[in-house]
Amino acid sequence: MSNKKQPNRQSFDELWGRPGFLIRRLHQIHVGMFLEECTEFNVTPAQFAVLTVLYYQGTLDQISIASQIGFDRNTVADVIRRLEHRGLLDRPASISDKRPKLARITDEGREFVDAVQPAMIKAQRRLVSPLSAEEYETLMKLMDKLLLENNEASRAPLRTKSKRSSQYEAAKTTTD
Amino acid sequence: MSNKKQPNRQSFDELWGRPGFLIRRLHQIHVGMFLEECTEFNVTPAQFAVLTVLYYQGTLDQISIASQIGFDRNTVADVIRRLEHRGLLDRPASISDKRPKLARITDEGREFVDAVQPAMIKAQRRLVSPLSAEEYETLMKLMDKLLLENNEASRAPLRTKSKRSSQYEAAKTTTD
DNA sequence: TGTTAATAGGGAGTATACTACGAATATATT
DNA sequence: AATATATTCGTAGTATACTCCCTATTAACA
Repeated sequence: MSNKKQPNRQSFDELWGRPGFLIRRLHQIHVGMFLEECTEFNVTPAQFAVLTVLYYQGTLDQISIASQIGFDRNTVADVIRRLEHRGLLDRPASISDKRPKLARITDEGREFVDAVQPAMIKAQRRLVSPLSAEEYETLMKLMDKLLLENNEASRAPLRTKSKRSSQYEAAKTTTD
Repeated sequence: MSNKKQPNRQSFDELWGRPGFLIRRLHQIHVGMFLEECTEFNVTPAQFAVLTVLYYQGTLDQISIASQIGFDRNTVADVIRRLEHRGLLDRPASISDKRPKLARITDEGREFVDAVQPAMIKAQRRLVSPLSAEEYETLMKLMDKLLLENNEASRAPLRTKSKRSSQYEAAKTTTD
C-alpha cells in the first residue's frame, strides 16, 4: 500500500509528508525557542505580538488588534487581560463610543518591549539559523505567498491584508 | 526607524518579517482548513495524527506515540482520552509491564481513518494549492531541514529523528 | 420615534500544548 | 534484599485559540 518510494508531489500517506504536519511541528519548535530565549521576561509570542502592534500604534480596540495580527477576538481579550495585570497596558474607555474597551500601551510596556526585543530577535535567528541567506529568503517568500493566497480561507482573516501587500512581493517589484 | 526597504535578511522589526510569526499564522490557517474539510467527522489534526500512527502500528504506549509525532506526553493523554470515548481506540494493559496503559486502535478506528483520509488530503492540498510543484518541493525541503536541525532544541524532541532521516534528504541521496 | 442591524465585549465551553508534582511500577546498584 | 533511579501515568494549573451565546451600545431604517 505505502510502497511507492518516489518523492512525488503530495504523497500524504506518511505523517512527515503532510505540509500541515511539518508546519505544526515548526510552530511548536518556534514557540519553544521563543519561550526559552525570553525566559527571564516571562512573555509568550502572542503577548509580544499584541505589545508590538500597540508599540507602534499606541491605542487600539480589541478587534482591531485581533484583525491586524490574525488572532481570534477572544484570544486577544485573554492576552490583553494578562498584560493589563502586569501593568504593560491599560484599558481606557472610548469617549465617542461607549462600546469598545481600548488597549493602550503604558510607558512600562514600551520599556518592556525594548528590553525583550533582543531576546525575541535571537529566537527568530536561532529558528532559521540552519538556512543560508538565500534559503531563508526563499522560505519567507513561499510562506508569504501561502498566507496571501489563503488569507480569506482562514478563520481569523486579516483586514489589513491589502495594506500589508506582502513585503516580499513589494520587494520584488522594486528589484524587477 | 522602520524605513529600510531592502528585503535584507532578518529584519525583524515588523511582525510580518518574523519567520516565527509567519509560521504561527500558517499553522493557524492549516488547522482552520483541516477542521473545515473534516467538519462532518468532527476530528482535529492532533487526533488524526495519533490515529495515523496507531493505524500503522496498532498498539503503542502514550510516550511512544508522543515521541513519534512530537507531541507533549500530556497532550497525547488528553487526545487518547477523547478518542477512547468515541470508541476509536481502547486502552489495554500491558502484560509484562503494569505501568503503561497502551492505546490500541479499534476496528471502528481503522474504518474512521479510512473514511477521513480523503478530507485530510483535500485540506493538505488546499493549503499548498497556491504553489507550483517545484515551489512545493522547495518549501517541504526547507521546512524539513529546519525540523531536522532544530529537533534537539524543541521541548518535545523526537526519538525517531534518526530513523526518520528526512524523506527529502533520503530522496536526494538516491538521485545523486 | 421605534424597531432592527451591526458592532463591541463578556462568559462558558472545548481542544491543543505545555509545566510541575506525585504515585505506582520497574530496573539498576549497593 | 534494600535502596536509589528511571519510567509511565495521573492530576492540576497556565496559555493559546477557537466555538457559541448573551448583553450593551450604536447606527440605520421605517
